[in-house]
Amino acid sequence: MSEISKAYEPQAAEAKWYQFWLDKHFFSANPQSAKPAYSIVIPPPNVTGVLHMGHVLNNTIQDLLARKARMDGKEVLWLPGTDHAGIATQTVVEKALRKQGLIKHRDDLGREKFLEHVWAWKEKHGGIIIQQLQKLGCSCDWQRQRFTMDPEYSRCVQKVFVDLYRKGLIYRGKRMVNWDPGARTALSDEEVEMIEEKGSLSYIKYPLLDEQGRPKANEAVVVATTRPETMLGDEAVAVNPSDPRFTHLVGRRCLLPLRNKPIPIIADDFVDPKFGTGCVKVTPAHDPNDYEMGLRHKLPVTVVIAPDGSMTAEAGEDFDGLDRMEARQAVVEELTEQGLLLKTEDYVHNVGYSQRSHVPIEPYLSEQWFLRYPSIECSTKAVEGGEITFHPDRWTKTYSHWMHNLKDWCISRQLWWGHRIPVWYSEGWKRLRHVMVVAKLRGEELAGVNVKELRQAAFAFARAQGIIGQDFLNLDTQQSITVHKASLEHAFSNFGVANVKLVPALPELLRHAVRVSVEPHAPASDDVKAVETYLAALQLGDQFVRVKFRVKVFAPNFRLDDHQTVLLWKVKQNEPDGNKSPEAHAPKSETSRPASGSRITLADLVSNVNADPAFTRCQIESPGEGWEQHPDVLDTWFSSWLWPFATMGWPECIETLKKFYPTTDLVTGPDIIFFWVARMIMAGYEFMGDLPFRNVYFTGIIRDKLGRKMSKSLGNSPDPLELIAKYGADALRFGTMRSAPLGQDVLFDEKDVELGRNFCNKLWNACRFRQMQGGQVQGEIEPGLLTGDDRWILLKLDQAIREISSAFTEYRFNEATHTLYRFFWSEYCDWYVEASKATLYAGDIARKANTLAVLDFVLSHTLRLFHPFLPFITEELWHGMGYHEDMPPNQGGQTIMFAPWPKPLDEDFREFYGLDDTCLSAVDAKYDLVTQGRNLRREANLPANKKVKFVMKPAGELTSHDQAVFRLLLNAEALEVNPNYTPAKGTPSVHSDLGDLYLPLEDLRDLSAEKARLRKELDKAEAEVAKAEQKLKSPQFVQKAPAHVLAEHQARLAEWKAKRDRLAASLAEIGEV
RNA sequence: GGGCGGUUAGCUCAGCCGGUCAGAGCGUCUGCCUUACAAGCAGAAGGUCAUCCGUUCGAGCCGGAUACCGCCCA
Repeated sequence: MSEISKAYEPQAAEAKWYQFWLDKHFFSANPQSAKPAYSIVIPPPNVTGVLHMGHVLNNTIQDLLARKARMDGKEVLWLPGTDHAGIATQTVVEKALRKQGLIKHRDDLGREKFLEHVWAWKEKHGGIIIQQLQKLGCSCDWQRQRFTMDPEYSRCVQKVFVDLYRKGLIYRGKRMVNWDPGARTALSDEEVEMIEEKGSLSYIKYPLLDEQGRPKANEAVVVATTRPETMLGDEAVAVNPSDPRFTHLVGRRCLLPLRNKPIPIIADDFVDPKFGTGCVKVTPAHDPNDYEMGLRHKLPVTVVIAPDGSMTAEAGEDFDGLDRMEARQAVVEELTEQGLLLKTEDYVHNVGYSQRSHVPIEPYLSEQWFLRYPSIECSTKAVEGGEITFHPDRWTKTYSHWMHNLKDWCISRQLWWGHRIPVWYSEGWKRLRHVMVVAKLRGEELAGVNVKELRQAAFAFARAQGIIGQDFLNLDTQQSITVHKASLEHAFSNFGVANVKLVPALPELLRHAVRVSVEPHAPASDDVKAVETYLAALQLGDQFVRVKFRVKVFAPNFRLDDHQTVLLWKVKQNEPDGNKSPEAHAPKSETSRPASGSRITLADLVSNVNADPAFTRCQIESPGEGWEQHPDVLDTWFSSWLWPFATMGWPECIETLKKFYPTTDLVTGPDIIFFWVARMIMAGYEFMGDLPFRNVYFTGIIRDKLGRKMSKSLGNSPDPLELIAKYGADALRFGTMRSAPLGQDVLFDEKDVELGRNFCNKLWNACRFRQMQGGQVQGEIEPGLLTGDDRWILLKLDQAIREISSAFTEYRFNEATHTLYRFFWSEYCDWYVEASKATLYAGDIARKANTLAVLDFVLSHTLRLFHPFLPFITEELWHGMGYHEDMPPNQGGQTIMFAPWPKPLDEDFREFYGLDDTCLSAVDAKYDLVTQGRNLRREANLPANKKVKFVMKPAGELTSHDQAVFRLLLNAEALEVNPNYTPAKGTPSVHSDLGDLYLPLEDLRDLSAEKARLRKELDKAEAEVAKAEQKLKSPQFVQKAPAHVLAEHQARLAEWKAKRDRLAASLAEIGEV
């Protein structure tokens, strides 16, 4: 240490050493290294987030693991990054823009402009959390930092989507989903939080109708509901079929109040007769169970609540536009007014809330994308069979339970910020929704008796009409399409009679056909630039036909109709195509479609757009001009579930993956077992064919000292950066780890950090003390010159190394901190350093040098044991003390980061230095006597700074070193050693194996203090004797207890008896009985 | 309703394989600026280990039940 300041100043040291580590690339992982690999991927924090206490806990643990692994000689990769947090980020940016007055809603900007703002926001604020992690000392390989929206990462996400789509695991469907009216997007089941709420149950009367549909006087069914506003969308009242109270009502109708709509009374097993009145209202559009019932009973679906949570026009004039909560109030009022509200009861029930925008979820029927989970079986087994270990183990149950009850994952989100679903629709798809002109078959009749003749007639007709080789301006594209002879022949040969019908209408079809897709041409011919697909509708009598054309576009501007394909989609699905007489295609009188008018929505003609490659493609790149990507984005977790390998260069670059995948440890919170951990395991198996990590450490939740979750609104969430500025990062790390037992919630208190700071200061000063003694650094330890205290501390060090190392293997970091605290403070500083002063302050140069060597030995090991917890101060002291000097450059010479992790003292070492357990007991007895002696001073009311004289009556021989230690530790003016000492009556004394210690006092007139002390000690001893005797008296105990336990108790009894007798004697001497 | 945690000193929590196992830190009280550290040193007080039953020679520890608190799932 160049300057010895009295207190450790963390700020400068932390900045200095972090920069040093960065400059030297100490955090970089080398895939070519021959060392065994250790890897860990960071749970990516939200890119717009700022560091909170949860991050501190989580990342400190990761850093501990990474730094420990480096000291163990591993090649370490700690891979950092951030995720884009779709909803959260979009909301934050939208809010900010609104606040700046730039927009009212993101629609004001449009998708592209809005995303530009999000990216700008990300560039400006996205680095903050990374810088904050650096302040904490995290040893991540920053050059490998990843972001889920990086181009390479996005490609992985899209590739995975496409792969799963092609495996048939991803599908699109209309479902009841959890709709977040705040963020206006669907959410997965996992993102809904059930919150118990006090609500009310409204009992509403629905008047019964008679056969003629007239309300019957005084007859009504009563339904109970917690959501009265949804009654506006009711389509039925349901009862349980086995409920005798209502069987007579089934099949009748009642009148839906406020809407004056007759609705049926149906019977369904789902209805719980015990709920409410046993009659329930059925709102298919706004309740998942009602929706299912609606399907079973073919009920209509009336949407009365819009995606933004307001009431729709369908809810009726009185309620249109009201917020759903206002509508609830209004409905209740209106019903009350009409006398249809029977009563309301208080009712406690669970309401689903969005974890994102914290508003109540609205069940909403919409089209979403779903994933059937892959690799379920091996993922379940991996955890249940122990290939992947959870710490604490109990979370495996939670995992198992979820894995055995999987529901398809809703992966689409109606947001802009995120990975857009790699599904493309031809622009024509948009037009499909619009009305298009339908070509009508004109009156021309083609004559023929068989297929062959008809074809010839058709071809002749086409030629005669000048259709072949002629240009037709397409009204959709404003480009001309030329009908080629060869293509027409081709069409006829392929589709026979069907096309015959088309020929008269062909010019009109070409003009009205809508271009639905353009794709780049496969490289068969350089001349062809693209292939376009067109769609047209044709009316044949009252039958509608879908016609599909393919048009090849030649370079440069030469467009020819090349290949005409005709497919017939008919109202009657079972109608066969081709090879039949024209009569077979004659219009049928009966159709299920609107059959009039020259306009029709083309969407009506396409049965399943999603399955038709003319309209839909699932691929990473755009299929070309005229294709538009699906507007939805993917759930953020759909990108983070690939994190362990997508961050390592998958699928192209496998060098890093080869070395570091599967990763070793994952550190995360149990609240995202479903969101993230389980899904990563499935993705690992599905795409890498291997598990993503071997161990998962689940942290607890950081709470405030009252046990409340930390939140901004409570203001109970301390800013870690302020804590670091005030106390230092080491202090924050140590304090946090010390109060965080494995898997338990942490009740955080700033006092913990203060404790960490104090501890660092202690470490600092202990080193400072050593340095002030001067002498050679890390000299040889000479066994012959070792004192008992030296041996004692070496054995304590050995014990600490063992305890801390095993705590690490069991992920019990708080135990490690407790051991460090105990060893360093209570054993090393309080006893050893104090005792060592006896040697250091004495004149013997050789002995002093030897003690310094022991101090250095212990300190250099201690610094290494501390390094994972306290990276900065240990590096500062490692260099300051000069302990790096004789280390190999890559093993501690440059940095303590790579110094070898201390190993327990081996047999040779113990033997050489004469370390065995007898050293411990002798010194323990010495320190015990010191404590007792100090107690004597205290009982005698002697101020601590007063020098007094003690007399020692040793049981055996007492070395001069020990005498010196006693003098020092007792703060004694003098220590008289006298085997024949006869104390004056009432002289306070204490006893240990080493002998008796007396505190002769000049003034012995008041013996009451000493009497009280002895009395108390005696009581204690008597109680202990009684306890031991009780046990030993029991014949069962003597018979059944193992021998060593029996011996232990006997020894204990003897010990306490001796003590009791001694105390009784002392007391008797003073004159007490 | 099902599952998982928890209940130990005033506070926050350790306590592993049942036998010195009644422990730590903070807080409190007392005395000390003793030449590494007042961010410190020395000493002390504080608990029927939620309740009940059981297993055992022996139970914070194992089993069962109850109460209360918290979380997750339906």
